[in-house]
Amino acid sequence: MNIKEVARLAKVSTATVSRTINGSDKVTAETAERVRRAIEQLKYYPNTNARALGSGRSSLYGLIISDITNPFFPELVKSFEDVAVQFGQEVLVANTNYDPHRMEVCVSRMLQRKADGVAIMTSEMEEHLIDELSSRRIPLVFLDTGTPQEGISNIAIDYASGIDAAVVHLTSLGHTSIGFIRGPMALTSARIRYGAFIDSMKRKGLTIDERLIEEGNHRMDGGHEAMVRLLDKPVMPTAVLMSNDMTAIGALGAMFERGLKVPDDMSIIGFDDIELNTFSKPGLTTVRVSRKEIAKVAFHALYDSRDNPSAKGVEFTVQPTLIERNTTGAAPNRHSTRHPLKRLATR
Amino acid sequence: MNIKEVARLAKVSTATVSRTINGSDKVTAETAERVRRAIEQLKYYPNTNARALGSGRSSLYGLIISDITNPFFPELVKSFEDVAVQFGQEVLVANTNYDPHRMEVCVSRMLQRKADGVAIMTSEMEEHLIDELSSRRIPLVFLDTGTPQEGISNIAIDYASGIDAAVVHLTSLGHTSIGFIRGPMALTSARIRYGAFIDSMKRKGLTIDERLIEEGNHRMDGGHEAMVRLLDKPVMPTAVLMSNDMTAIGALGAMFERGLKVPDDMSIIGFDDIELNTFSKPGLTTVRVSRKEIAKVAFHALYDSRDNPSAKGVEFTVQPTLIERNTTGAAPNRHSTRHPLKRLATR
DNA sequence: CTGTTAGCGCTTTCAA
DNA sequence: TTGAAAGCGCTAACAG
Repeated sequence: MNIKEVARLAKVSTATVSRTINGSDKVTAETAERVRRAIEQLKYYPNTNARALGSGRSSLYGLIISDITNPFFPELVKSFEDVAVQFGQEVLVANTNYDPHRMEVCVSRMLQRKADGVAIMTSEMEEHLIDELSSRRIPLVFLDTGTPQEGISNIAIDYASGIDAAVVHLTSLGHTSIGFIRGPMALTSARIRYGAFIDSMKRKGLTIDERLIEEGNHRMDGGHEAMVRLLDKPVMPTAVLMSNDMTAIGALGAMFERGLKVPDDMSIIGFDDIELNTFSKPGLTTVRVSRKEIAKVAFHALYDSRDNPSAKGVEFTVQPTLIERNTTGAAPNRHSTRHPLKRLATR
Repeated sequence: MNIKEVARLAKVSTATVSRTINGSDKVTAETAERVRRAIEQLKYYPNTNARALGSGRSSLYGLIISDITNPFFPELVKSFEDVAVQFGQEVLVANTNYDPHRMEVCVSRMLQRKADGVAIMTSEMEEHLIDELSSRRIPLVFLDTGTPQEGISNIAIDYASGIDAAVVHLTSLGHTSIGFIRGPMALTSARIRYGAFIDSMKRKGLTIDERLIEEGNHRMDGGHEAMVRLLDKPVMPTAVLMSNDMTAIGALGAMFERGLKVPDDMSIIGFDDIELNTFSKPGLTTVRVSRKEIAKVAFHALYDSRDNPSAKGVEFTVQPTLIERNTTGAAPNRHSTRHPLKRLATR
């Protein structure tokens, strides 16, 4: 069941069948129709491997991520797949598992499959591996790391404006004592978020109380523990910003355990807006970094430069947006006690 | 940079290079070594598309799932990828988004890419699409649906034994008043779990109180609401089994809101053991359905029959295991009040 | 053990 | 607008 059979049935040459499949305009409407009927009738599916060989194009786009079980990624992968399929392209997903060695494997997989472009959405990356790809003129796009170069684009997330929106939201609700649970400082994205928080607070003329700053690990357990440490202190913020949603969810759990009400006793804002939030209660107010948008931009960065792999890369920017749900509210009216919530916090 | 260049540099024929790459044993150690050095030196990566064309094997395995953002799937996908890569094979992940039309697209993608086998892990499936694949002698494996046929294997999950382990665990802790929050009855897996619960309870001689049975939607919000309904009733079980983990997490949230302690006031058991549980507090006691095992079994079901696509399919069974964490404990000693926890529940 | 060579199924010049 | 034919890079049968 190959192109020859179709050609025979439609009484044309294989070239014409090929042209019809590829939507060439130099095929008469009638001829094309005859070919299409033959294809239909034979339930013919063009062999993509042969197409790739013949055309030098695999119609395959690589998507390298750290770990699909990290809630940030599933929606990204799905959206990337959606756009790709829409454009008749296939996706090769590869997990590095945060392991540089696996990254090497991933790159080699892309090379063997002759990916037409690769989106690298991990935080880690190794120069020499990137070279391996870009020296073969494979378009590349990164998330939030590096600067555009020949054939290499970058998607920058405007963390600063996202964090700023969160701080503005809180101040407009009357909060002035705002804490922050940051991510591991070894992580670039966590560092940037933390820096953006400090900047934003300063710009608003708000005091940064170091006691209100804790560090988590971007996972639930870290958020839980960080919040426990925070609640054990003699001071208590009226609101806390979190470096990501998982941290926020962990922190919320710790607060519930202490009998604290959100947002009555304290407001919480997350970051990322992971899928989980859609169905969780209380709905987490958070700063959404649209994975759908990232995926779209990434795919197009690659797909659009497929005819021109050596074009110079572009720097795209994705703007986060504040999503107001139910974990933020007016600042509680705390009075001069040193342990304003001790009664609540220990029962 | 192709096989010819390598052959030239190594001073052998392309056939020998090919043999070396494919680990044929009819190549002298020295020759092979020379070839390997040439490959190394040229940074040569064999073109998989050409290999596929020449050999009639794509080394590509399809994995069709409902929705990667459903927490059941990420680990399955990752594990499947892990095994596949280990065996030098590539994976094509496709989401149906629970949409029959998309399923058609998925199948067609597999056909075009000439997948060497397809694992179909969605609950829905359509006969004619399956035929499309199996009539082309592509090995298939299903999760928990259908019976083995020629070229079609099935992985059955022993829900009954899983649920039974949960019930036994509870009774051994002294629980006799056990509730159940089931999933939507339209979902086969939810129906089976519910049925297994009823059976298990009967077998233990325990009373099934219909008031203690609620229905969720296998998501957090459904679990939350179901638990709220349950808590609003005049009777209260000492333990509740859940049709899946997301339901349990939602239910836990509802309990916290009411000021109920887990497991002191009530024990909770989930089902699935999603990744999230690893870092959540309190750790959810649950029945683990190992995605890693499913993935491994699925891949091998396909890979092992690649030389024999018309072999008759096999029925594999995956045994769930009880994972004891912190949401189950001794049954509380409730006395004769009709609203045993009213004091707690309304404060 | 190694080389020669004919495909694999499609795309793409080049001619007609 | 269509067809003939030469690859694309590799595998595998066959010969030696």
